[in-house]
Amino acid sequence: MSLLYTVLGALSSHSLTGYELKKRLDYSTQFFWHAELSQIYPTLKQLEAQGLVTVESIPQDSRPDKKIYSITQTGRDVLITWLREPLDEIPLIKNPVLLKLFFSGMLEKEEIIAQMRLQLEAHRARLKRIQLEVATRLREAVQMDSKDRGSMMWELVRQYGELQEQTMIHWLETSITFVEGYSEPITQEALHDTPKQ
Amino acid sequence: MSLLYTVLGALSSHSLTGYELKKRLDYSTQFFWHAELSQIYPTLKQLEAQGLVTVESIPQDSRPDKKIYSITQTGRDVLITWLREPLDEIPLIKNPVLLKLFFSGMLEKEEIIAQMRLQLEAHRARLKRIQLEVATRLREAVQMDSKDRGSMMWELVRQYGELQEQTMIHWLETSITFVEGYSEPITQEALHDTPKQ
DNA sequence: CAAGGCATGTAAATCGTTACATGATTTA
DNA sequence: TAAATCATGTAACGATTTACATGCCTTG
Repeated sequence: MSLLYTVLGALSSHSLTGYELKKRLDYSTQFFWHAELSQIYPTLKQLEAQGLVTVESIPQDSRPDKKIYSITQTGRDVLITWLREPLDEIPLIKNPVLLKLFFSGMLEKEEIIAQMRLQLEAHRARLKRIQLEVATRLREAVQMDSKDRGSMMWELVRQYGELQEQTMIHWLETSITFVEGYSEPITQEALHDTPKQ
Repeated sequence: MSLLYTVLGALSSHSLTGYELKKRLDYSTQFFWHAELSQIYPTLKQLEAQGLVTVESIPQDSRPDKKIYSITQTGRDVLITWLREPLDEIPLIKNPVLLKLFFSGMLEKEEIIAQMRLQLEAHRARLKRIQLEVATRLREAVQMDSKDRGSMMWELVRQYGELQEQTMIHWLETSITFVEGYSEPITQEALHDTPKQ
């Protein structure tokens, strides 16, 4: 359902091809939405059939035609109607990493710590990338679009992404220390544990 | 894919019926995994067919038989193999609320603030609920299971949920203040805006 | 010369939600 | 007396991922 609106939202500021749209999602909405090309192309077709977007085909040699999609006024109306639906509920999120850690009590202490360290490194790298994006893309955006509400929301949500990474990093650091210092009694699970490979 | 492991993980500490399992997920893994009964029942059947769990039917009057599922040694092995797969990647998360806020630049300032306030209230309520859960369920768990690694991970991940809520609340508060104080130029989007209903 | 980027898509499989079906017991 | 809880499930639909298909151009 939301991919329809994601696409409309992306097209609301610029006309784009499916390919370009995918790249935009990959950096702009990476923290809260993503989609594969194999899902984006059919979605664009569907939106066109419903009259929410229009296409213009640009012939290219030695490549499939470029198909540039633009939002229609009807598309804009549908998008705005969605934006106005009240945000009175907390969305249910899925995070397989937390799921795994949650059940990791049956592993050896050292294995748990190793897993957490792997995540910690990945998140530290991501935080760096986000903070670089501030310096580059945002500076561009501010200069180009001056300061409309669109880039304001862009920046606010990006800041949330940064906060979230910092929270995760802090939690992992604290948790690693905690698990390291944890002296463990023998548990029922341990008795049933398969031996370490 | 992950629901299989979620179910195995839940059964790794207690034998449960599908119905009980659902209730457990609803409070214990609410921050990072959830599933409907209509998905849980077939999953249990599938796990049984694969020999990862066993069933025992308890006849009841005036109700469908209670079917208590228990994990097998093979099931435990499969679970542990999954737990050991390295957590070297950051999972891609979907959050339709952030998605909506991200595209909300085309709404009136007051509408954006109203949306954020709705979320803020929902998250404040949830934080309260989590903090109460500490006082109740966790105290129980600590007394019952003493302090094995299982309940340690339980508590660590719950703490992350709390941190995450606090981060979200802080971000919403700051963002509301920011948007309130934001003086807005006329934008391209504003020119195409549909009038307020 | 291999890998990745550009550019489109389809098909199959899996995963997840919503609606439907049943029906007694307990709580507000 | 209506709604929630207990207890199982199936069916239809929708969303998402993975694999397949094509083929040139550019960069390392």
